[in-house]
Amino acid sequence: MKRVSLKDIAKMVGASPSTVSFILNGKASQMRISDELKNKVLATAKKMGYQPNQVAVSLRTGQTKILGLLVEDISNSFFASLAKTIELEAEEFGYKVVYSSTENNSKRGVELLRMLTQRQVDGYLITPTVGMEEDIEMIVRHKKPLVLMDRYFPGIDTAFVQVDNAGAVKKGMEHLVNKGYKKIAFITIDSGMIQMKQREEAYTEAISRSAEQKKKLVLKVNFAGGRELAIDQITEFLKKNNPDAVFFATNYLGILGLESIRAIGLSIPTDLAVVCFDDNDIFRLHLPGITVLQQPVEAIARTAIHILMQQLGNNKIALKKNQVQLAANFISREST
Amino acid sequence: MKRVSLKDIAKMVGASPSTVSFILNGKASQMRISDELKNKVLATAKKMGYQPNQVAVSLRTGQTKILGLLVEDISNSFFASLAKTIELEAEEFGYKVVYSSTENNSKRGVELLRMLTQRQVDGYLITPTVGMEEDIEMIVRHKKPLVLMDRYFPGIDTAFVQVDNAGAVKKGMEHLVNKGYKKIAFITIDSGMIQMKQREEAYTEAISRSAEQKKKLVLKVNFAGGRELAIDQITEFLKKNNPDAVFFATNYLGILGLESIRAIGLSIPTDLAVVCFDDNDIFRLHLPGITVLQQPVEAIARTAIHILMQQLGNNKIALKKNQVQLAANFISREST
DNA sequence: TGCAATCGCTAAAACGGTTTAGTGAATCGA
DNA sequence: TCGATTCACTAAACCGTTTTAGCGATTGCA
Repeated sequence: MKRVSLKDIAKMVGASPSTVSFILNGKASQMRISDELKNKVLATAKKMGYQPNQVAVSLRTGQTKILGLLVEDISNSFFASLAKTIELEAEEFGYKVVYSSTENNSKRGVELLRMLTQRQVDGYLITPTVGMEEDIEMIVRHKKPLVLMDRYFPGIDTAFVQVDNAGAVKKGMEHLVNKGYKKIAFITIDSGMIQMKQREEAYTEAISRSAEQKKKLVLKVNFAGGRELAIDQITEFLKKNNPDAVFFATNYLGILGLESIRAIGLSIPTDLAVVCFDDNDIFRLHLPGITVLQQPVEAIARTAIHILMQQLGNNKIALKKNQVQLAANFISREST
Repeated sequence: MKRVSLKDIAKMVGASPSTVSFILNGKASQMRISDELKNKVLATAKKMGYQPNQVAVSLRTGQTKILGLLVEDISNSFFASLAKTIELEAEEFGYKVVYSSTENNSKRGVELLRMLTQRQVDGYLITPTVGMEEDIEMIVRHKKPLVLMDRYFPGIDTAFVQVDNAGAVKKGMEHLVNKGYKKIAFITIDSGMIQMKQREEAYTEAISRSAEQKKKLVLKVNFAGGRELAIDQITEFLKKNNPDAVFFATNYLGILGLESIRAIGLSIPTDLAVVCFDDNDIFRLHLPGITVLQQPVEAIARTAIHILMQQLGNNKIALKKNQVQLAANFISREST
């Protein structure tokens, strides 16, 4: 069964496609179409189950009403809620969001970015990976609406929204230091992106201020070997260095860390205190609960959308700044 | 800066759009275009950073190379991995997947379905909600490729892939009965969809076979009031009925249940044994680990994509059946 | 040498809408 | 009564591709 087009309706009611288009787009009175014809068209459209071909509309109007969202990993709870909030917010403005995971893979990320471009998305919301610089610059040069999230490129002038990484780590470290921990380790990854650098620098800074702890204790987990090997790296690191507290730089590192700690048989917080970046159901439900620095996910998403909408010209209230850092929430639980 | 179109390239090299199109689509030799012109076009396209307008291509060819995926809730780990696998599999066949969450909301679901139709997706992968019947039938009538997942409509003849719900619950119940539990409760929701009915029926069936337990003990959680109220319902139910084991019908019910159990102060498995449908990081990491019936998520995703590709005519190997049930994995942990 | 076949490429229609500039008929004002 | 408006619509261009049919020039064959 063929889908019914606007022309089919036009033929059916004996009017021209233009007239039908006006009516279906609510411009009937503006174009002073008679109520009689208007109702006839509306009724026929409904009866025939007309659904406009959005592809044709997009081609003609140059607007797809689609936003492209690229996150690191949609199955990670942080990015999942980010995506969810963005989707909901975008809907308010009449935009649909298509999202994909870069898996922090540069090649994949660039490909996805190009695909979004080819699909003519109206705006981009991106958690960039290393290697995307050129394509991001291209988007900027084309003056397409764009907001980076979670991280950004220091060398490229774009809008971005991220958590205040330095402030968050600082808060967490102060908490640990105040609690009297003297050998605090920092477990992170080397993604090459700025947000991880900011977190690590804040740790280094905190250690350098500390009277008790002179030496940094940093593990950069290498994910190349997969989940199990990552856990092994953490296990080995903890066994060898024997810290009294550990700060995980992301939620997935924290989860892997909990597995390591469990495997080693350490008890939290007696043997080892734990703080983690990002909150998560697991940290809340864990026994003991894990102290975290919760990112203001909804606020990040909302801010990003608002900046983007401003660029798209859909926003009444102008935001002052388009490079934003939002404070994290410190949630103290039993792990420290 | 304006984006460069195929026509721009044509003008630049002094050829016709058709010729350029042939070359860019690798039909140069087939259309016996001279290598000289071919290379010139290719070079110019690259130099100008040409990216085909996929919207125009779609309009012309009638193919968007997009699959629409509707899940219940993308931030739920089960659906997240489902989506992820589907995305990866679809990519193999040259399809991009756009996904959205119905939130089990009939109105929202129908709207999303229509949006997918209007966006001209080439195929549908859907976890349907109550109220979608008509729109699903419409898709069937239009002979559009469609595979339902996780559930289906008994009255509508469509392809579907789901876990063997009855078999899974049966296995879980047998495990509990064999372990000697005599007052096994079943906590579920009333979504009106078949997969939940299948699970509940299997529980009822197991109880009716049981020598020890004569009475069903079922709670249907009402989600209307939100998370906290849902937890309260479970708490009240457990306090009042005092079961020695509880079977949660979905992973999110299990998570809420763990919070209830924790709030009441019951200890697992001494006071209460726990089995849950769906696996999850939380159940694995929980102390004690939670016994689960793990859905074969990847297999479900792969099967669904293959059936869909068959409908799209992209598959070499024909599948025999297009209505599939896959067995769940029983994973015994310390909670039972 | 003359006709057909081949070569290398192009014109133009089509996809399904939106939008600008009109068009003929009815109504209006003077 | 006649020119100007208004009314209720419509014709046609256009968005950026793909694809079918075909065109003039060259080559092949007898």
